[in-house]
Amino acid sequence: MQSRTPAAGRPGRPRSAAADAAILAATRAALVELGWSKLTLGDVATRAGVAKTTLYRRWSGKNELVVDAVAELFDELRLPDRGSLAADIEGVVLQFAAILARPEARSGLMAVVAESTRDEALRERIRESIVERQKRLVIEGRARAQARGELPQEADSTDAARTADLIFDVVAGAVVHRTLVSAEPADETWVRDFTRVLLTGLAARG
Amino acid sequence: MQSRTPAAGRPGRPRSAAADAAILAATRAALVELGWSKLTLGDVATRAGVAKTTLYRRWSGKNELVVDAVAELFDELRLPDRGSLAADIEGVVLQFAAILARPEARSGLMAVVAESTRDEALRERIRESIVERQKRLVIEGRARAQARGELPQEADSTDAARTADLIFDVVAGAVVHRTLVSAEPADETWVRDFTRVLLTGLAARG
DNA sequence: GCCATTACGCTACGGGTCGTAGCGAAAGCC
DNA sequence: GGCTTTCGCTACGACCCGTAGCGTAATGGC
Repeated sequence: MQSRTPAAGRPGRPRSAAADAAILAATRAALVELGWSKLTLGDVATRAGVAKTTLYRRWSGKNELVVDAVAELFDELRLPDRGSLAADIEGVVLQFAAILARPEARSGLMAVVAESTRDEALRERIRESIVERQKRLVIEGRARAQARGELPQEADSTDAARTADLIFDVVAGAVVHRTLVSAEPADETWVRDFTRVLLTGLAARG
Repeated sequence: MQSRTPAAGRPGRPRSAAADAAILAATRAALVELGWSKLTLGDVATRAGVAKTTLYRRWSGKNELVVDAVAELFDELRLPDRGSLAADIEGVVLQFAAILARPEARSGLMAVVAESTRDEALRERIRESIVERQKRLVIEGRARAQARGELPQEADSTDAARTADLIFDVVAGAVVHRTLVSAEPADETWVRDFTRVLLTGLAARG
């Protein structure tokens, strides 16, 4: 999670784990109050009750710090077992929407994605800490649906991986766009419409 | 397009239209070279060959300037008439992906969206200049498909508007997520898979 | 218990950007 | 020509950055 795992059996005074938690919490609080652009590391350090130099010893900059602070928010996602693929998708999408409704996620997530377009290492960090970490939901949901007979088995494993990536882009992208760009809530009504389109397509409507 | 239309029949020296174009072009060039966070208004002014004060007279800050600079990029989108809904969608999605592949769009767009989560006026500016402006593509494409009999008529006009919003969120969101977060190209293969899911749904596969 | 080693809090610093103010000159409209 | 507004330029205080240096605190090894 940290910028560099301080290793185990090193001599000297160990890094305070409490400081880590305080810094990440202070970062989220600052994101809520100030947003990305007005967030300063000096302010975060003051909020966390640590010195600015302590913060710089653990994270190389604002980007890396915010990625870690935001990544923690998505770990609470759970794939519910509601008996059908449609209901399972609706459940997890609603959870995702609830996280994106929180201001610390809204302002932080998009900002680091924007920065990552010019920083390969940062993008990889985002992929590992957030995206790849949550792709488990798609894999597990599809396996469960295939066991139920709701989805066909993928013959080729390459095809299967490609489909999983596609679904993840569609689901995450649609919810993010709805929430952040259109600025409308991804509520039950919207999620039901979205799930129907995803499962049965546009032509099957009416 | 500008921060404030300088009105028509005002006395005094009129604002230079050439300066506007030079500033917006310089902004895009700076986005390519520096990205969002390292872009400074002083640097943009120097690139454009104007004084920093001139820039501040027209735009209230970095956010508004970049919105205008990026919005121009999306005006080149055209809805092709390829004879079928699937082919039309593939065509416009590929155009959209091509724009998002350009670095000035990548770093600029996501950054202003991130800032807009804490700035209501900025979000409205984005909606007007970019989102609502391009939603014409969805409206026109659906009307054409309904005329062809590929999509059912919407009984309720409220339903129709809701569906248009949904489609826009799904299409734009998926392409953005694929391009910027997953960092994979939205090429012909991906667009074909995506269009099939959008039109016929997941269950119809295999 | 002593020592080497690392983390910590604090202060201070040069460098850069911000956004604004003030000035004289230029460019339009009456 | 006279009025009005824009333009380029310079200068300014304020803020934040990222780092260096120092004395102190907390470990593990001996």
